[in-house]
Order: sequence, then structure tokens, then C-alpha cells
Amino acid sequence: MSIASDLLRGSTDTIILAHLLKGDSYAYEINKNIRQKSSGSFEFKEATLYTAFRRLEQSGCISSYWGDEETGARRRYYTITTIGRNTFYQNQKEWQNARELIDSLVGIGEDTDGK
Amino acid sequence: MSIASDLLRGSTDTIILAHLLKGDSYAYEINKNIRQKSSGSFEFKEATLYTAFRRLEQSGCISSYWGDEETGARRRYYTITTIGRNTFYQNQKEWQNARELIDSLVGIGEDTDGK
DNA sequence: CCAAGATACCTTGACAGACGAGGTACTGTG
DNA sequence: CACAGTACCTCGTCTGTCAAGGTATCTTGG
Repeated sequence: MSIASDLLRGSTDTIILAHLLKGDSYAYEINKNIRQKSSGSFEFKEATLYTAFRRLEQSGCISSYWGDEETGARRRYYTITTIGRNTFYQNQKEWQNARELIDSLVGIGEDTDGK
Repeated sequence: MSIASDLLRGSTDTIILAHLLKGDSYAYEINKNIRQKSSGSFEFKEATLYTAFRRLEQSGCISSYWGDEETGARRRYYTITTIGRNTFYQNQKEWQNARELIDSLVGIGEDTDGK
């Protein structure tokens, strides 16, 4: 079951950008952070994750470089750009609007009792 | 611009079911209600709307019948079924979970100031 | 009377994002 | 030395959105 992933769909990029706001990181680590923050209830599927990073890089929101670890698996680190920061704040506002809207359309905050 | 439609993507069915909970209605009317409730900021595109209704009917959440208006355009009315009602309450819960999760991952409620 | 707009329905094809299933390469542990 | 873990990647499929078209009926203005 997990959490309905279609509900997260529009927030994928924003979630990633939010993590990069706090400092450079790599895909695997970001996903681990998300899993922890959500107490294990959510994480991106790998395919989703990597396509999201490619999308964000192509749109200029992030840039990447290879880490220089001498040992272990190589890591591709990502940095958020100015465009990415602006996109994030924009998305954050849009999320708040959408959240209000859905709440009102789905009956949260109304009395839902039948008659 | 409008409201980012990807953010609404996972809620389409739930929004429609919420409206049908209050009584039978037809596609066009439901969309009008949504437009009003959102103060004009949102409405479904027609193609999206009708595919959603077909999807909901196929999954047994709603059933339909033709209105018997003697005049004007014919209307296909929809009734929510027991399955639909259960689906709605389920979806409503999932929405609340997802909302909390996204809020926490996107930094709502945190202090967002940089250091 | 007829054109235009509103109401109300529908279909087709294109596109984008999520994801299952597969793969590579390295490290540490029993 | 096999296996689990880290860390990356690609391909093909599926699903939902939507632009662009279409149909039929009623109302309103010139």
C-alpha cells in the first residue's frame, strides 16, 4: 500500500530541491533522508529518483559533479543553483495553494457527517 | 499559470467523489461547482473530466443514467455507490497522510531561514 | 431567420512522470 | 568467495492530463 504515489507526483522536484537547500548531496543519500523523515513510510523508487535528477539538471535547477572518494562506490553530488532556489520557493507557494484548494474540495474542515 | 495541475493529479477522483457524496450530479455541473469553490482558480479540462468519470464507473465507484430533461442538452447523471463512498473515505485519509508528509519534506512548519 | 454562444456530451493522439526489471561496479563481512 | 550493501544507470510500459477536434440542443441578438 504505502502512500499513494500519485499524491506525491507533483512534489517530487520540490522535495529534492528542499533537501539540496541544506547542502550538496547525492541521490542515494537524499532518498535515505526522505525514508527517515517519513519514518519509513515513503521513499522514491530509484528509476523515479534518477529521472527527477536528470530533469532538474536539464532545467538548470541543479548542477552535478563527481565526488572524489578514493574508496567505495562513486557518488554524483548535486548542488542547487539560483534557478533551483527560486523554483523551490515558487513551488513551495504553489503547494500551499494547492493544499488549501484540495482541502476545500475534498471536504477537509467541513462537517462530513451525513445530514 | 493557474494551479499546478500535477499537484491535483492524485486528487481528481477524490474531488469528484466528494461532490457526488452530496447527491447525484453531472460532469459539467460538478466542474462548475469546482470552479466556483476555487474562486475561478481551478477547473478540470474536459478530456480529463470525462476520462475520470469513465475510470470511476469502470472501477464501480459510480454509476450513471441519462437525465430525462425534455429540453436542452442531454445530461448523464452519476450516483456514488457504496464502493465509491468507501473509496472516498479511504482516499481522504490518504490525502491527509500525504499532506503531512509533503509538508514535512518540503519544509512547511520548519524554519526556512538560511542559518 | 440565422449566426453566435452557451450547455453538454464524447474521442483521438501525444506527452510526461512513475516505476518494474534489468544492468554495472565497488566494499565489507561471514 | 558468495552475499548484502552502496551507488549509479537505462529501457520499456503504464497511467493520467490535455490540446484539438467533433456532435447535438437551446437561447439570444441583429
